Amino acid sequence: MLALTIDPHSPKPVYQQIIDQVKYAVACGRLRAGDRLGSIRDVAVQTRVNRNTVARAYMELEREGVIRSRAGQGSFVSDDTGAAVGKAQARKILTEKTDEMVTQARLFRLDKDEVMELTRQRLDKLGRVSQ
Amino acid sequence: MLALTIDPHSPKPVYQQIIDQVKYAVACGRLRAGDRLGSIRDVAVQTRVNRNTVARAYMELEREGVIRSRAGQGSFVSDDTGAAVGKAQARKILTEKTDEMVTQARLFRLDKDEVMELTRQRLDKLGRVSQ
Amino acid sequence: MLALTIDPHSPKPVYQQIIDQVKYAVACGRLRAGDRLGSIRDVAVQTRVNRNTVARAYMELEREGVIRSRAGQGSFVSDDTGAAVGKAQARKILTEKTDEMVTQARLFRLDKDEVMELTRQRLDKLGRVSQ
Amino acid sequence: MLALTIDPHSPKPVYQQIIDQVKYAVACGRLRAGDRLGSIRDVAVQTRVNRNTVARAYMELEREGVIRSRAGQGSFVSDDTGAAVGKAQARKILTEKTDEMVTQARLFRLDKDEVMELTRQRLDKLGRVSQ
DNA sequence: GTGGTCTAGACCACC
DNA sequence: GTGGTCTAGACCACC
Repeated sequence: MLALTIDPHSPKPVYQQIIDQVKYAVACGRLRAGDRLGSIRDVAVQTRVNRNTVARAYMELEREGVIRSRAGQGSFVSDDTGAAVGKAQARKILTEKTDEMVTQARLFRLDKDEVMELTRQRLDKLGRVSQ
Repeated sequence: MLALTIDPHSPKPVYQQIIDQVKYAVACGRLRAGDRLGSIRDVAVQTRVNRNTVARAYMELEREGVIRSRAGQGSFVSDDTGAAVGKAQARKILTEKTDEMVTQARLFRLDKDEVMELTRQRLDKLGRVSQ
Repeated sequence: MLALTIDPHSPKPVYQQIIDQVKYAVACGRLRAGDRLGSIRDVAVQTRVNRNTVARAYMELEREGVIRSRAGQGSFVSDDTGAAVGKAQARKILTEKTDEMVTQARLFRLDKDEVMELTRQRLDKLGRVSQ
Repeated sequence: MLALTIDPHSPKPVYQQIIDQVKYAVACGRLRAGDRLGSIRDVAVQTRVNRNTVARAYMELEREGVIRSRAGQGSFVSDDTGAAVGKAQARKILTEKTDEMVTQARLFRLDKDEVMELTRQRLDKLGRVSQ
């Protein structure tokens, strides 16, 4: 089962921490299409988080098309993790995230090459894990 | 004075909208080191936002090292917008933001080249505005 | 025997998938009054679904008047698929479903003609299959 | 404030009943872009439903792009109620809803003209309320 | 005042 | 066992 690390004091909501870690695991291939996630109950126990909070994270992941849940069966990584949102919407989401990143990088005095290098680095790390 | 565009119905909190727009203005060179920001009172009037909300945004910008406020004189863009956090901390923040972006891009089925291209694009847009 | 396609990872419960497919087959004429459905056991084997799940779907279909089950003989498409509920009840159910559809269509900015066109299209598709 | 009617014994979840009624009110023009909805607390009291349940309905409505919520301000009808979902996705959702409707109508022995008539009727009712 | 998050605990539906 | 819904009540962030 995927090991999740929760920081209850982080400004980032707990359910969002769960979402981000599951997404990363799927993106890097640690979790693959069809793989079963830990059950809501199990994850709640493992992370010492309330069942409802885990359920909310899973609900959101399903809404975004990353996983699919079924009562009595469990939750599974989706085949097409990007299908839930249209191409235009996806582009908008990514552009916003990229702008946030490059803005912050500029404030930290990174030049273009350094930002490109950092991006390549993180892409490589993501790619190297499995697939 | 930097013109701020506030959407009171946006899900993004007003103070966060102010922060993001000031940061972007500084990152792209529209605002430069030493430039004076509009006073809290003036910005509040211009954007029709409560003075406390503007004050909160300025406080956060100062905490992050983007601006410095001098009592009785106003708020100014900092010389070193990255100095407030250490190099290691800056790297951690940027790495996290980059990871979020590349993770989402992967889920949307973008390949490495497309992510690099998007990053370059947004960097260029940021750079072209002024500096 | 009607070939059912079950997706065990779909958010739609398995029994509901069975119900919907049988209903559609009856509505489009692929199954006609008096036709025998596959036995619960056979359908369970063919779809790799638990027998209880198939039984539940058949029970619901019978409750709605779409099929009739005769002990020892099997389940058959009803002569009058609408008889189980009164005319008023049927009208209420349909009105509700129609309202949901036109409401969502309006939120998606479709005008009346487009909704009428979509409805005609789906009606034609249903009609063309057999009858 | 929009009066909501909740049936706690309906098979339709309470939060879904709230969602459907708000959507209908927006679709028919009873609520218009920019209008403020009742606060989560007020709606909870009026409908005798728990605050969390109302909050969940509002969250879902925001996710679908029908409303926008802001702490300290309230919840407001969105300008572009269809923007949150892509054109292709919207079409898929509507086609599914229409298929459900026409299938059920056929089982109730309505012919094509009657289905078209019913659809026109409900569209007219929706249109007549305000706009 | 407003909405957002989280816990604790219950009960239901599906399998 | 699994996920889904709902209540009750707390605390926080925003304004």
